[in-house]
Amino acid sequence: MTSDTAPANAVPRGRRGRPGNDREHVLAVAVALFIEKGYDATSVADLADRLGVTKSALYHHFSSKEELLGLALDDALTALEGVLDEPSDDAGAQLERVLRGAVRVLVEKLPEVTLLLRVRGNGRVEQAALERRRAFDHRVSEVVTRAQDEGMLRPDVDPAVATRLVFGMVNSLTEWYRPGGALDADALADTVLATALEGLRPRPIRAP
Amino acid sequence: MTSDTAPANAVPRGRRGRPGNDREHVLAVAVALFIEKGYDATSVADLADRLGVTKSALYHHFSSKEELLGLALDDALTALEGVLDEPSDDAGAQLERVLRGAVRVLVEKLPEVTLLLRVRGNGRVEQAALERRRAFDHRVSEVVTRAQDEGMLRPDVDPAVATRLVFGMVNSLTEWYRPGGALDADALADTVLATALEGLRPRPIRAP
DNA sequence: GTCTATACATTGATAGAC
DNA sequence: GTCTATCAATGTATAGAC
Repeated sequence: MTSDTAPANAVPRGRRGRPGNDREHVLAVAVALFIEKGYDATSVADLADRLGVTKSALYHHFSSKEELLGLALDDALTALEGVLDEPSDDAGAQLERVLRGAVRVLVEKLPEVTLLLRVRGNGRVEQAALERRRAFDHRVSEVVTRAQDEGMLRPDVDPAVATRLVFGMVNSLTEWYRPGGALDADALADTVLATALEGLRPRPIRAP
Repeated sequence: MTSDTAPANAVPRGRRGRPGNDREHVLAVAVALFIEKGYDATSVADLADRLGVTKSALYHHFSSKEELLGLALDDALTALEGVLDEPSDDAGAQLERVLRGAVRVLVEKLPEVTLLLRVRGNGRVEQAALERRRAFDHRVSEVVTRAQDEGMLRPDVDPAVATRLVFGMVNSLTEWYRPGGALDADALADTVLATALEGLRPRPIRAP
């Protein structure tokens, strides 16, 4: 337990009515609503209400409610996959890079990643996203395993379990972290890395 | 990222038709379905189908779909609150007890806790559960703060953030842990405690 | 305790005027 | 690009017979 249901879902008002921008704005409001109430509990009427238009107006911009979800999930997945695309020789350093990258993406694409983490697999769009996420997870797990082989991780913890625990910690950021607070993205990554790698117990003081 | 969408939702078949037991069985199947598809995406017809009865038969046992959710959430919350009910003088030891207790409850009431962690606050039942959960979170945070005051936690990490990170890790167990695997509840708690308190980096070898 | 039948609201989505 | 009007399908829940 422990986390928040933060209401901070303000959509950064892009000037309205300008050509080409309405689509983005509708999508941003949709994603915010999906997070607030859940995708299934959000009706197209809810979305229309919040936007101050009718349902029909929305279907001029998008062909289905599921399309809105799909665009958001694709955004999150593409950003996450990018984190893995610069391999390194040193697996220990790469693990750190992947962890920092995941935190950075989570902060930059907070709404989209939040949505991704809640997908259960209903419908084709969600199923495709789940598969893509599983592939990502698998690649991350390989990085962790290599880091352990190089002696950067305690040998007494199963690398698959370690992966899940650490990314469980990282992913849980979506439940409470909100940009603009005391912690910026870098400080957040520092804290997460320190907690995951060094632990919360005070280290014994090194004799100089 | 990283976790699974495990299908392992088998309901431990209680003998059917015995008086007083049907209610439990219906509830167990309902909770399993709610986890599988999400509460909102699960219709009463879905539940009736899986049970092999009609919708009307279900309304003989329960007055609403929301009541089923409420019973499960209450179960999870009561078990979690029990973890905090034996205070100790030593805050460090109490923190360990709370963490182990949370893992134990999570394993024992895996479906109910999973459901609780996904509640967004739609409807009165969900709102009440969210409030109760916030109270629990607050009490946990106090335990962590006291442990830090007693020197059991690194002084350079904000206790509120530490609480969220550690419980983020614990709560993420609902996304992949399934009983009956290689890890039993105790071994799981050991691994979680070790990771959270000592970290994943190998400790420098102590000179004897 | 389970059934058939049905009430009644809401859902996602479309047609066609302005 | 937005509207009114409308659709078929599905949602929760109830009535009343067996």
